[in-house]
Amino acid sequence: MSTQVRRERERAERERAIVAAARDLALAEGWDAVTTRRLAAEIEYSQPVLYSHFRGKDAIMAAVAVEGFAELATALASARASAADPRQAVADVAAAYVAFAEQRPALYDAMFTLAVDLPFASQGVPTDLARGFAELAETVRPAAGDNDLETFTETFWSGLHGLVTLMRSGRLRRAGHEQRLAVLVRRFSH
Amino acid sequence: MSTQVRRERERAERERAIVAAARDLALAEGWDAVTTRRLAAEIEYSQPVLYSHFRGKDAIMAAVAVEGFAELATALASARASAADPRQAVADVAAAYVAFAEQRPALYDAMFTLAVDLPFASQGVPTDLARGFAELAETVRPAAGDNDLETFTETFWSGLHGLVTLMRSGRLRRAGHEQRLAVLVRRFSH
DNA sequence: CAGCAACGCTAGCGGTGCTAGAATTCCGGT
DNA sequence: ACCGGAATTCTAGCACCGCTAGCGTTGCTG
Repeated sequence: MSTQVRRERERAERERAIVAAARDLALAEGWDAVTTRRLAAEIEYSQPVLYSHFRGKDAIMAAVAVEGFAELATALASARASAADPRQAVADVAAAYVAFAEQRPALYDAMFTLAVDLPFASQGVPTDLARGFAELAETVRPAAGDNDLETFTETFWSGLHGLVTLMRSGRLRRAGHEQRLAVLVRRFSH
Repeated sequence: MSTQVRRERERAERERAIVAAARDLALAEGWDAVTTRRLAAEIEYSQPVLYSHFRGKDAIMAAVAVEGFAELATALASARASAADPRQAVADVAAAYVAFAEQRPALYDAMFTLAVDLPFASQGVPTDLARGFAELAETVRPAAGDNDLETFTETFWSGLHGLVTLMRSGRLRRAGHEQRLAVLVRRFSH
């Protein structure tokens, strides 16, 4: 009886180890370096074990992405909470968003570029993603005016996402980064 | 003497066939379906022939992307030229940009998501990309105000790019598409 | 017409994600 | 204490990927 409990605990721990290994490997060497063989070696089990936890490699990446959503939401909340005033909050939250994406590129990729088939309509995933979205929404609320807040927030979010992705793919001059962010923030501050 | 000319012409034609096959296959079934084996079969040559034209699969995708830059620039120029007034031009060009990305998702991916190592600093590629960028810049010029035009344009572009990519990865409600575009356009119109 | 150079092909390398089926381990009841 | 059976893990392999070495053929050139 208690043995079964222990085995489930060990199993859960191994699952966490898989996600952690995938995350660490992706952050260190990019997602191309994350292969099922390396992952298996990392957790010191054979390949097929991965498939008793996840449907496939995509599902592992999705699990990493879910962790990322939680972290992003926390980072945004922290930035908003410590802002001097609502006006400054937009700039601070925007900076926090961009910093998150720049410091954890692999994580950001898993969340928004790869792993398209996340269970968005299901539970768990939307929770943390919605948390981050809600932070953005509260931040830009004073500037929304007549606009529908959700629509307004999505547009602001798109601006941030565009800056981040175009920047990292080398389509934007690295120099103008601060200025572009300032332009975006200013456009969504009143 | 003229035989050599003919062979070079045939060779150039084959190269065009490779790019065309890659493009068609990507548009029809996505880039995952574009393998060197299928490409070789499509042009009725063996695999190694591809490597006498391109350094590798990435280079083929880059060639497709270059075609895309030219098309996008043309689409934007056309939209701007036929706009009733400068105010309307922003909306029309934005709509044209989004329409381009939606109607040729694989092409857009090659241009902005995949194929990171395009020769940006070289000739040829920047020409058409810069043409598209210049169209965007001229479109938003009246609204730039004190802002540096290049920075302002890049920020607007990021907004469009963010809308397109978040939309297609399912992170945005498909319903609010028009409204979000309207919000962005309005923010970059004065 | 002979010789040679350029060309395109066959075959194969090391890698990928994933899986069937054998082998092992470990638990529970007698 | 031990043995039968179920659960779990591993070995081995499939089909495919991008890419390349080296052979065979073709076709131009002197």
